[in-house]
Amino acid sequence: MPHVYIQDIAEHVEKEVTLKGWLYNKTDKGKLRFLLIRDGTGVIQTVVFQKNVSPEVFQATDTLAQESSLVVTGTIRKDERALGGFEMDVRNLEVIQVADSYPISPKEHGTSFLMDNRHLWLRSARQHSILRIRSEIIKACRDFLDDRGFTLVDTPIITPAACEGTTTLFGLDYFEEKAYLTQSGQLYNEAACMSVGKTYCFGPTFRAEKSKTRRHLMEFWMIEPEVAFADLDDIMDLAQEHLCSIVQRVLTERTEELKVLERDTTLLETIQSPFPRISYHEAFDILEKEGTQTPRGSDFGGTDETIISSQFDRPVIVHRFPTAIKAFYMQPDGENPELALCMDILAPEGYGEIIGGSQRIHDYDLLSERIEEHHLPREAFQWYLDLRKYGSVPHSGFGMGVERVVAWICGIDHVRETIAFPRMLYRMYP
RNA sequence: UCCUCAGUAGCUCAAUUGGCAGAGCAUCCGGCUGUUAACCGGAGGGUUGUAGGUUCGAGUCCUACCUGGGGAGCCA
Repeated sequence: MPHVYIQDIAEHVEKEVTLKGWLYNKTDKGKLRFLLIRDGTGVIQTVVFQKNVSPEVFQATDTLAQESSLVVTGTIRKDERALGGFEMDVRNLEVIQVADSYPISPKEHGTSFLMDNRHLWLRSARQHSILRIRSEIIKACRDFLDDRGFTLVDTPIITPAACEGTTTLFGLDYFEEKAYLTQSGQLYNEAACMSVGKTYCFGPTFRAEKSKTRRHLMEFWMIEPEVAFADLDDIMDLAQEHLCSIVQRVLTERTEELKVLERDTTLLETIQSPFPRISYHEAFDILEKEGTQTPRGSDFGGTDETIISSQFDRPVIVHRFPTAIKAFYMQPDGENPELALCMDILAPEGYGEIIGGSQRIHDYDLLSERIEEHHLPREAFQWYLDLRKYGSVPHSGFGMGVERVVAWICGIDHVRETIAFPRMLYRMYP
């Protein structure tokens, strides 16, 4: 019999086929047994009638526990009573392995228990849907950039110095030399874009901050495009189109998964260009009206981000933050050097910052000055300064946190569910 | 790191003023030809996070520690 996947089952009505998968749930009605089987592409109800199968096959269904692996052969037919509208009449069944008593039952569980069993939790419908949407989002990112002539250039994971200075890094011993896990590929992207014009990197990044919130992971993935000759306006446009294309892709390609997650897709359908663009000071006008505790001049807190984003039905771009609170490499605004040519994009529904970007300093002397001011080790940044000596051009880029985008699009409240095996403060098992 | 809440069966949770350790699910046994987290009957399953203290008596009160959840700061 041909092995088919459940997602294609509609093409096999009234035909006999073979399915390979795992037992998702079982209902026993005496001489009639319902086996819910999943195979990674979907779930289907199969029925085993005692009179239709051999005594051995019927007896085998006795022993089947949740998550047992099996191969079933039978005829597919339409049946309104079955979940999904199709059902298999089982003729033969081969048990590959009878599962031990499965810890994750269809009933409720606590977060701690589920995280301890993350390797098994991945099989549940919600987690399965999130994994599939994450994969689609990453594919959408790569397609978007590849289609626009970007070249993927992988940046190093092990780095000799901090990219942005003071944030806490994971250190490691590199043959008796001090090294760190990267916190961004950006500086290397700047070198790459002077070769290929438009580049991006996609990889894991690491922050050793002892952060413990729904928006934080110690290890997370970032997409970082960098474009030579681009200014702040250019990358705001790019980031906006990028986000729109991701949302569109998930809406069209992952409809079923969004349904499993019970995501309100009307909130995603409004994600269209143009996004509102407000300056840092305009954002603070809103915050002060809403009575924020945060003083103007400092960075937003988590609740501030929620207040700002809740004013809009689509992502909001906040640009031109004070230079004093931003990274050393950001280009000051020609009209007011107190402000940096940078932007953050805040996702709606309180999901907070999903993108941060800026125009980079391309003047050698200014960059050199900034490195001094920030007390950064000059030797480590010599190669980075070199980029400003050999055909320096204005250039800009941004970084997008994949997990936060997945959380937003899926409508889930904690980034720990957006990656298969999250690394969190006090938790790195399994 | 700080604030806050919690830890009782494999899981989710009860246990009155300090007075016999309980239920549902899961597991095992039995029943049922249309179940959707099926249902009905039965069985097994406990160092109440750890260590100390108060008390005739502690799951319950006190102290310390451990583990985890939620939040803050910081960040994408």
